[in-house]
Amino acid sequence: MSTGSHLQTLSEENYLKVIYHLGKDAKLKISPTAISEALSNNPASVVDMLKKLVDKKLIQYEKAKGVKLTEKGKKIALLIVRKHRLWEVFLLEKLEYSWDEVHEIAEQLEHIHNPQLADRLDKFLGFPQFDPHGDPIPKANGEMAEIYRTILSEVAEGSTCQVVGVKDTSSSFLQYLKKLDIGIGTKITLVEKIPFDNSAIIAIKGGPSTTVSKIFADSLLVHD
Amino acid sequence: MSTGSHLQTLSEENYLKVIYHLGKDAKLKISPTAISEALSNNPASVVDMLKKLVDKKLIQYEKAKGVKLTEKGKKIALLIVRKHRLWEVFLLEKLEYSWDEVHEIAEQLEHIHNPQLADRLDKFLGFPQFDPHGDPIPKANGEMAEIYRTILSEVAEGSTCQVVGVKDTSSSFLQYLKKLDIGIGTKITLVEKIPFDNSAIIAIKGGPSTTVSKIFADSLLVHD
DNA sequence: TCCAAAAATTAGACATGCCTAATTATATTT
DNA sequence: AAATATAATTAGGCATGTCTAATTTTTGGA
Repeated sequence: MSTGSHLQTLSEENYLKVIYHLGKDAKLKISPTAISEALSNNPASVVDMLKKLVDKKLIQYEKAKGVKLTEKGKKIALLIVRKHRLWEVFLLEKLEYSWDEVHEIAEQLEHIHNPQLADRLDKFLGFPQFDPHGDPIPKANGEMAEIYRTILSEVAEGSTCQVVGVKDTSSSFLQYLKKLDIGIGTKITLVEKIPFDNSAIIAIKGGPSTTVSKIFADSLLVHD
Repeated sequence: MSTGSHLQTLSEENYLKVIYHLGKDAKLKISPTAISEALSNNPASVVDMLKKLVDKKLIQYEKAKGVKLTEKGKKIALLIVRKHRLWEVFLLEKLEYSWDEVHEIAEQLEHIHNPQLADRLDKFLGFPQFDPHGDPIPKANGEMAEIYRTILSEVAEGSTCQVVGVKDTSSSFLQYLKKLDIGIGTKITLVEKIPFDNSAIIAIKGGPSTTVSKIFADSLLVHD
């Protein structure tokens, strides 16, 4: 996933990243206003920057169609996302940061420039497929694992899944997870769903069963 | 080694770092010109920034005495140096970068802000005392290991030392080291010095003896 | 279709951190 | 001590990326 040059400023990179994220979520037209909301800045600032990105051939912009990344822009955006998610894995697994702390630091680390960095980090971490939030990590060639993930409450009775992330990063939830000895990669079998309150009986790592609430089962991201 | 706030800009941090390095090398007066040479910028720019750093109470500046870091400024500078050297160890040991590649990337990584980052990285790396260039890594409290290091050619006959870094980062030297299976931490015994050409007979990791040139022995940093 | 609200854009400013050129202060030589 | 060279500073500008306020364009409802 080489981008050729590494001449983007921090600000440009953040715009590309935001445009990428807005673009994948939906087929919606990406407008200056949408970007300004995502970046918590002023639409006027966005318009200035869009001009610059058009000049650099990183985006296309027509009022009717909205903003769209060019191939070049997409490559750069994907590399930033790749670095962000790899660093999150590093921070969680190697430096023992918690789920809710990694994002902010990865926001900084994603802008470190070096041609080999992402690939070496990827190898060092054992080529992880998902980051601690359950989001797929783009591969070196720009491909991305399919997002199989769902929430625990939607898993079928009797099936076993693997934890890929959390939807809730409150410390109370994270502490509860710690207490239950649930982390990234933990295997969970959904033994039974209780219709009354939608709570679920689960077996963690094939161990004894525990009952968890619907709120809990809605907050845990898993895939099979 | 907390600095309280983390409000320094990248540029300010680079100034503090340069002032720190200029200050430790010698008792020389640190002048705007000296700083501008270290930063490859214009003395006029330096004067602007010095005013700002004085306002922020990070340095003291009197024409007669030159520039001096305040306690606050020193703390920040030491933390940057600590992060720089820890990241260098990480890049070399974990990501398998070579001695000559780590500096440039560490120049970027040293500016990542997070209260726990340096300490967690330090722990993860096993509390290394020296970076790949043999420079001591400041501890969390700001203390620094004494620089015991010297060059291999100055080690006494019969004594054993440990490699802490290199003075020469040319790829020919680094490849030679690789061939000899010498890396950070490798134990070397200086068996004999040959007066004729100052070459040295050494035993690597207690293994069989090898002869190396004076140039080689001058380029390898060790401590006992 | 026309009007009002929302969105986009332009104009003009500002902070940061850099520059060059001109000026002033400090050192060094003679 | 005066002259000269060097260092430090000031003045004025520029690029980046942001802002507010004013204006124009677009869109959707009556």
